[in-house]
Amino acid sequence: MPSDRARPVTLQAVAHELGVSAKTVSNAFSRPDQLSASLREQVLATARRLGYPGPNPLAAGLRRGRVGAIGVAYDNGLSYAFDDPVAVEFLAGASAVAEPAGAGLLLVPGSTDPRRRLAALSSAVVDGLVISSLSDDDPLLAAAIARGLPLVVVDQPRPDRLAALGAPGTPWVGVDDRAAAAAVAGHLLDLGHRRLAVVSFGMHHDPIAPGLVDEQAQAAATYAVTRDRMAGYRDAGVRAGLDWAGVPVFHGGDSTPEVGAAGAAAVLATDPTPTALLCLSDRLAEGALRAAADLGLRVPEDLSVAGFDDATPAAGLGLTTVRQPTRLKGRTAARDLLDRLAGRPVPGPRVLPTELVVRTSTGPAPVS
Amino acid sequence: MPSDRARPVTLQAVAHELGVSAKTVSNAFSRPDQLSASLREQVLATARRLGYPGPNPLAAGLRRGRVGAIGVAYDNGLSYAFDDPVAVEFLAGASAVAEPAGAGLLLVPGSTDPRRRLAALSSAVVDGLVISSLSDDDPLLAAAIARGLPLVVVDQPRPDRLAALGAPGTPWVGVDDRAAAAAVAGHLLDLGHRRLAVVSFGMHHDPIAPGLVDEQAQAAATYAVTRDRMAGYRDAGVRAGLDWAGVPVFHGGDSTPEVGAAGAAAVLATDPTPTALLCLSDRLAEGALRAAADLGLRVPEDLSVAGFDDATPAAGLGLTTVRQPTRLKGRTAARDLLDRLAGRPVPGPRVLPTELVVRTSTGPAPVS
DNA sequence: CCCGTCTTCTTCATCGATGAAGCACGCACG
DNA sequence: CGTGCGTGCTTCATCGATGAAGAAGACGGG
Repeated sequence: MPSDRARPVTLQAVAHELGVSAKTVSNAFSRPDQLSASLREQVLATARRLGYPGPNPLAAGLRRGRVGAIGVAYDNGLSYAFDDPVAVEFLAGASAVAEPAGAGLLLVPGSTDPRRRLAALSSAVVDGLVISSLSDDDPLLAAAIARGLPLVVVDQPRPDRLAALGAPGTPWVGVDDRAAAAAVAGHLLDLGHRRLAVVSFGMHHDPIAPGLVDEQAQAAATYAVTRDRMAGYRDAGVRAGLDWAGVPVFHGGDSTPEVGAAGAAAVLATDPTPTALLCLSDRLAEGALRAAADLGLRVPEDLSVAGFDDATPAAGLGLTTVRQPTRLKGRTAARDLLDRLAGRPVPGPRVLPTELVVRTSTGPAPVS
Repeated sequence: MPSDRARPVTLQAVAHELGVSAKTVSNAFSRPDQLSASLREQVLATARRLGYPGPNPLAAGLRRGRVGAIGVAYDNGLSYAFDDPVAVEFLAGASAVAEPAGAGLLLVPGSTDPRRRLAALSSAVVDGLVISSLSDDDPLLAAAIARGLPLVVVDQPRPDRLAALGAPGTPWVGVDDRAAAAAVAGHLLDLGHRRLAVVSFGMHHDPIAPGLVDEQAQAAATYAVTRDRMAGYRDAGVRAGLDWAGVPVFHGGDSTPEVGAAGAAAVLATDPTPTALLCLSDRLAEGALRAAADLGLRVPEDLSVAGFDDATPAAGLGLTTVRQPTRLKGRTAARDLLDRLAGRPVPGPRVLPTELVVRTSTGPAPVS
């Protein structure tokens, strides 16, 4: 039984054994056209015999300056990503492009310790980075820029913020969250709702206590997505003559049904009782629907609920929402990154289309 | 505007600029305790000034023999993985363990070209590998073993097969598929069903034409999971006195609702018409339910349908199934791999528990 | 018969860092 | 005052490969 810590067989060892140069062995594996077929066979046979596993990818990567992997870093780490259908969908899109190109996807670990979080990004062995959903003040972005690797930013921070950070022209992929949010809100207003409420996920990377937040706090969110969706709701509300200061806005932590349920309960406890809930994501809306059911409210007769994303459970729940092309977002981000890696030019910011999807969770405002 | 192809600033450059040794600069970043705080500050300041991004992870990895990432390779590649709730759940479990340990997850790309598929595995820059769901004859396993890295195998091939391939003692994580399958089949038999049918996903890595397969072909599946679940159903059937040769067994390609619907349609067209469908996965069962609805069959009055996995949509569909602890599987695989990397001993094969979950998609056999 | 061009293999330098060991100095202690 | 030891920094070798350039023989053309 071979030792677990056996010294690995190197390319040199194979070369020496066969009496050829190291470069020839290297070529046998990486550039078959550079040597005769017969010698190549001999080399491979010797390699097999010695148990040489082929060129060490790490060493080859160092020399070549390429490792064949792109890194994906998220605001809140992997574990969360796999529980969020939107994140999974994004990764599905990215992998659909990376895979045929032979590129691996390295999921960069997050951490509650800011230092380890940055260290993980700095030490990721990748050819390029996709950075997604960071708050405006997240130092992770600076760390990503510092790597000097090709970089694509998704959703947030916005391009203007990237320019301010000294990285203008960084490829960016996202949607017009503000307009999209205004569209859902407009839909509810068109249905006659005048007592709106909002259920939001986090506003800052470093969480603040969940609860109701005033207009000023809404505009101060350092997550641009949060900020812009709020602003979009407000745009539509103000356009319809609403006093936005009177609209209860709850913000919680993550984008989960639990937070959504808590948020819905909180805003439904305000007076006058809202007739329509604007949720910043479908998962929040999922929780809101649950809370409504718990309160004995009929949807949409007593309460309308709208989401955002059009993610996996939305259709099943009959949820009115705004579709954003999440998978396409992943594909586009990966494609742009691979293009940059290949030296191909990439266009400026990519704003992908959104679309209002009306289902059964919204209806005319109750006459009350 | 700096050139895109600027020669990167190296540790040497910083050292030279400040008139200290390269090792000192290295220490400033990686071993702060090895130099005075003041010098460290100077080094970091100089590094910042020169735009040095910190030690190149690739080079550091080569020297240290560690890169802080574990590879995950799948039978059918990434793109598929993200569309399969079971695979996502597995990854969620793995990342939940890897992340706190500061380890990244490298998703190894698949390919339809067998050569590129092997090359991708051979060139993955990782410290260890998790290999999941390979067929018994898949050369990917040999490639993984050849890497000489710590390795954990999930589900299939089975430990006995690993031993036969010269890698006995390889950590393995999975469930007793045969017993689990026998449990669901037993449940249906207990309900009085005597005309069973099976809807299966692929039997071999290189797909063969979908359709009905006889007993011999069932036992010859090179996917051990497929083979064992079939065998489990058969065990229960034979135990109840069924003539298994008369049971229609459909096998298709992937584990998708589409295949499930096609399979259900195929077996329901046989005579005598089955009263219960055993599906090898919940996704197949999802399709089977759809097909039943299309045929105007009531579930479970006219037709009982059972799945396998207890994955995401199962509860929502009221699907009777066998729960396997997929997330735990991911956690266990990652934990075992990290343990091996840390030099800690790992126990032998891990057989995780399964549990029959009876919901509303199964009921007593129709009297007819 | 000579020269240019291929093919096939070799030599040399290099990718960018870090472990191990070494050296010089300062300080405490007997 | 000599010895012993910890601190702080340096030197040296090395991790395992590949690009660029070069040399030796084969081969074909004029």
